[in-house]
Amino acid sequence: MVLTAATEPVPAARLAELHGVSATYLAKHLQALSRAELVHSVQGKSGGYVLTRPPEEITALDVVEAVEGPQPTFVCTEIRQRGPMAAPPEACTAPCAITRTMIAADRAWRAALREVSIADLGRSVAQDYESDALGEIANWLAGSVAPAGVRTQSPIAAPGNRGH
Amino acid sequence: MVLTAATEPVPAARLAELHGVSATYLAKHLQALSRAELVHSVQGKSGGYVLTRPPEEITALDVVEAVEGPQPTFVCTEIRQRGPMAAPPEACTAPCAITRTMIAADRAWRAALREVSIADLGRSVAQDYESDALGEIANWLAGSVAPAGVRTQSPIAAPGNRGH
DNA sequence: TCAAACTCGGACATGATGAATCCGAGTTAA
DNA sequence: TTAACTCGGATTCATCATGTCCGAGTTTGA
Ligand code: FES
Ligand code: FES
Repeated sequence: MVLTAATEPVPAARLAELHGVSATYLAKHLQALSRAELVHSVQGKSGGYVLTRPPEEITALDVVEAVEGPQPTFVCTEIRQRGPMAAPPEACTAPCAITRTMIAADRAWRAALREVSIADLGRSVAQDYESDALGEIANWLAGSVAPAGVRTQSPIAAPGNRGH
Repeated sequence: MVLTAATEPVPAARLAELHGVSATYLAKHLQALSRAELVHSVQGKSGGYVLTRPPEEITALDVVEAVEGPQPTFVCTEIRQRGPMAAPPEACTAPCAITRTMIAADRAWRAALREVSIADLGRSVAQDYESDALGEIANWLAGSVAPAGVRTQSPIAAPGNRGH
């Protein structure tokens, strides 16, 4: 979402400083986004990360699947094929009834996440704070000198960070 | 689902033997179902577990919430209140935009699970195998002597069990 | 041309959550 | 009265997510 407001590549360390989280750990997840082709990484002295697509075309589901993995959250262990009343393997080609139910729910979950885009989220936060928060963030990203009216604060993150 | 076919209390050990899983671990989760008031436990020499409600009134969501816990799967760590551009706490009374999106997806997931009942699942498996599987299970529960045509097998579970 | 500095990338410890287990309290049937 | 059998919570162990580190590669500037 922050990359939406940026026009130049943003290094992972800068994003970590902005969020007050561990830089190395944020880098790890940005790598996942890079593998999923959601962001493009440019190396070199003034490199960083850039969105590959316009934010309207990136859904929350894309982000979740990039980080969490595209595989469904429920896995069937086929206990129906075990024990004294075990079903024969040739009758178990299709997924079991419980799995079907869980997969249907999983589909509904993913469909809901697919409906909201990163751009939608940006508009949502702007409405929350009744202020152009993304614009202020863009300013902060350009030069780390804070604009007037915003309190400055040590860039060193507080100890005991709880990452996302 | 097996308890649907039973008319008398079924001990946890018997269910574990039927499924070929660890008896002690299955007992742990049955305790969770008991706490959620989905099953009622009767103690004593011929005790066991019985359903408290007819299977049409027990939804898959009830079971999932009983075992997994009713709290939503996503928790916001409020990173918006951290770093140099931290939002003031008085502006963070409502959940953030990302949390709202995740909660909406969670609701869709739960709604899908709420639509299917234990009775539905039973009918579904009967259709899968084109046979009255629940009736056979009821027979097996009554006396551990297998009916004709079903192969008998050691009640000792195989080592290296993978529980559910 | 060259070197230096800064970037990402994947491989490596650590902690927390869930999986699996155990024994004791309580109840029923004989 | 007793004896056996049931559930219940507390305990231990394995696995995965969290958090961290250093090396390969690229751009910028002299
Ligand atoms: S056999 Fe347990 S979910 Fe399919
Ligand atoms: S601040 Fe990260 S999800 Fe709410």
